[in-house]
Amino acid sequence: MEICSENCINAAKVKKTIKSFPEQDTIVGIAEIFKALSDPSRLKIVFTLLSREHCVCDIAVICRQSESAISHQLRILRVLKIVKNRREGKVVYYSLDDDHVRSLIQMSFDHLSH
Amino acid sequence: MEICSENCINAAKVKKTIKSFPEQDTIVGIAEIFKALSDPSRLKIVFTLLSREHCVCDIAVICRQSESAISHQLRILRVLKIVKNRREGKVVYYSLDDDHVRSLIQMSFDHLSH
DNA sequence: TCTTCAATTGAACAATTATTCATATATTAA
DNA sequence: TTAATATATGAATAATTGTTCAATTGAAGA
Repeated sequence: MEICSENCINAAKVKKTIKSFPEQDTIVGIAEIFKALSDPSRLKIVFTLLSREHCVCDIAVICRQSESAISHQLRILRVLKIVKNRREGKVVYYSLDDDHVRSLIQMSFDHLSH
Repeated sequence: MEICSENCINAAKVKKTIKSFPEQDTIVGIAEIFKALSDPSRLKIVFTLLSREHCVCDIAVICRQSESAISHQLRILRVLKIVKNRREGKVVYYSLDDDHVRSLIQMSFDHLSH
């Protein structure tokens, strides 16, 4: 890839933008959060936990998916600290880990209706 | 997939949650927005446009990708109304379509550092 | 200890998706 | 018109990812 011709590039603007660029790690980190919420079945799980905690079994019923599939997805959400869990005997209850996710979803609602 | 045993399911909670569930279309729509922002190379484009508009050519230089790849990604972002464009002669300038995306990114920053 | 049940995990397959390369538009200037 | 330049697009390939199935773990009760 070569630098494009002089009259195309606005060198000053490009320089400014590059300067204000975040670390690659930051970009990848943020992308991961969005990726976690980008799959409808995973987002459905998040919606399920939006108002109250639920056990894996209940989430499977609500989302109409196998417990295995749900468990796989929950792990992804757990690693990204989007959900947390607590054990009560044989049952594991999942809930949202913090309020940022709620805000993210609210913002997306707003964007959708724009 | 079958309903799980009685002592597992908390029927009342499940019913409540299902009742407050959004349309499938809404979930898919929101997932699409997150998916658009879930690819690092696409997110990099969004970061590029966070502070000012740029032409395709400049975006390619900033993001270190071919103009073709950038163009493909911009189309995805354009369809989802995350970016908009204006033509000035042979050059097409892209910018963010609205402020929700800025908020989304801010929220993700906050989540990352939690 | 043995059984049962909820949840987890690993491997494999199927489907989705980003990038590349070649070609096509669209606009300007000659 | 023709040439030159900035974008856009289509098809194909390579890589990523969600789901399924089978096997395993962990906790409670008999």
